[in-house]
Amino acid sequence: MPKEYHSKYKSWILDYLKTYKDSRFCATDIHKAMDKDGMGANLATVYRNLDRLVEEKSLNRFKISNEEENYYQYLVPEMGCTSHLHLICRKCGKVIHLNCDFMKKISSHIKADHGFALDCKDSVLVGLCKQCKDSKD
Amino acid sequence: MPKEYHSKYKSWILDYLKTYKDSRFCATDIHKAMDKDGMGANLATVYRNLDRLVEEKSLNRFKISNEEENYYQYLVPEMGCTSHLHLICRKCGKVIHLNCDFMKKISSHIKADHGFALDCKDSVLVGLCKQCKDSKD
DNA sequence: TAAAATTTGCAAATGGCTTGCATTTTTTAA
DNA sequence: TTAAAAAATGCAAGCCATTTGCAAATTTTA
Repeated sequence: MPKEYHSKYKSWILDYLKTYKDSRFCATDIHKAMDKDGMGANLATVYRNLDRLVEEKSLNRFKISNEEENYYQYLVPEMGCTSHLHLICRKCGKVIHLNCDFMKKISSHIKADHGFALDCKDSVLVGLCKQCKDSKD
Repeated sequence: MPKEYHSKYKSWILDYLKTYKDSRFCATDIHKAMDKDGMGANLATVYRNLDRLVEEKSLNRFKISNEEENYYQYLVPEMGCTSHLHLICRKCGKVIHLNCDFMKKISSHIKADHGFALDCKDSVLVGLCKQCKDSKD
């Protein structure tokens, strides 16, 4: 007997992004994947559930320069995704969690030497992963 | 006798962003500033000239997570703005050029340890500058 | 200096996302 | 249980930043 209404769509979306935690998705990606899985929902419903999941801090929403849509990414609880940066492959959408020692020093460096409080959640590093870089086209 | 048509609007915009090279602007900001300066232009014209300046690599265009519009920033030729990251204050729009030794190591670290080719131009670090962080509201 | 090329303004279109509202589904609580 | 209250959904319309088609104006070319 849950206290809150747990929309089947919301759970489906969360499970899906959790399964593919090393990728980013836009609303349309998710909408299509739901359809394929027999979970057809209205696009407005997809947006509303994404909003809820972001509000609940289960997902992160971010924009990539020179692309239109919002992207969504599962925030892995045990990884502390809000305190490290992420690197996104522009082509395939692969997500790298930059939680190595070197990258973790960035926040304190930026604080100490540049006087800024870095917001890792909203910061996006973009690039090309090796595969995409090497592939033709 | 210039080879190309050099729109007065284009030059105005470039000069303006050059003057404020440590800030970012959206199309509407620029449109309003032109009006104030007696350079009234149609908003479509502003967009078209911004496109040209980005194409010519005089300006960088980027998006900030959880904001709608594109932002534009002057690419300082002598600073090599395409090979260092920038840090943007979410509140006041201040731009910090992260061309210190520490931050310059990031590209090679990301290449060596994570197998990615980082695209500094499209990567955006977001935060709060000291002033904005300390200010009420 | 006339023809060709480019830019501009205007209005309409586009695309991602949001919202209002009536309906359906779920939860609450008697 | 079951009826009222709360939350979620679908649909269509709306919103907002940006783009586009087109005719008129400006600039360049030759």
